Amino acid sequence: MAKTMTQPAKPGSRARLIRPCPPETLAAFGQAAECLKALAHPVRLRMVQLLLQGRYTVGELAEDCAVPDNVASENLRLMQRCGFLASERDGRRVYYHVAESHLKNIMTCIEERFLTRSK
Amino acid sequence: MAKTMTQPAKPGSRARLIRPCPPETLAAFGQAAECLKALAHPVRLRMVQLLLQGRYTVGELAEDCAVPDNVASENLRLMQRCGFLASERDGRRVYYHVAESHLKNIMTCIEERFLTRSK
DNA sequence: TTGACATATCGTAAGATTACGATATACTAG
DNA sequence: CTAGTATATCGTAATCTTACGATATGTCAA
Repeated sequence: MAKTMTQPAKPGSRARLIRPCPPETLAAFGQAAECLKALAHPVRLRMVQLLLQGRYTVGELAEDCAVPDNVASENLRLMQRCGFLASERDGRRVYYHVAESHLKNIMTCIEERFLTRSK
Repeated sequence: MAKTMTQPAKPGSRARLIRPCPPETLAAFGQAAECLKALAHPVRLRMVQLLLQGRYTVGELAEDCAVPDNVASENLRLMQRCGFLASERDGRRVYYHVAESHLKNIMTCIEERFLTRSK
């Protein structure tokens, strides 16, 4: 029933309390949703938590999170694709690090909500 | 290669830089991931943005987001299930509102990152 | 009651996500 | 070069998510 109601409210219709969401806003939220999805995974959250305090190799992160190296690699590249992380090779190893300053704020919000008792 | 390496580092092995992630932390991040997924959707983000400034009915939110009522309803209930929203019926209408104080902080982080120019 | 409105739920099909094993690439030590 | 280490990629199957249309429930007005 909210299909194509964009007229200025006909006499008998319910009062229009809100304007339709501007397309730019929905588009921006589309981007935001992509990035949130990249974060919405227990292993990836843990990786970000570690990487916020320094750089680590794929193998180190894999070991901490108890997942195979290729799974760690896939998750790290996912976060790299959306701009959260960057990597640099050092010999055989590849070090990942945080490449998006806002990650710290977002992670702090998440930790405040989920990593403290009192529900 | 990070399969079951929990021994105290044998002589020839690479230095252990990090301890394995405590299971409680991974569990907490599992919860956090669930909630982030509930947020990781353009329409749901828009709904939260609106609901942070007041209460709205399913139909109003559906119209603003340009989705059918049943889709709006499904998305709202999803966020209700994970504790972000609550609802109250008023006659035929059902009003939703924010039920989790941390939502404001998280949404502010997201808006700062995605709803401002400069990339 | 009947009919209309507002919201919710259900079944389903299309599409996305995930982890896995196998393989490929990159690099280094010997 | 060869073998071994570290990371990345690919194909696949199992699982989840999403939106949709149809139907159900709840409420009010006549």
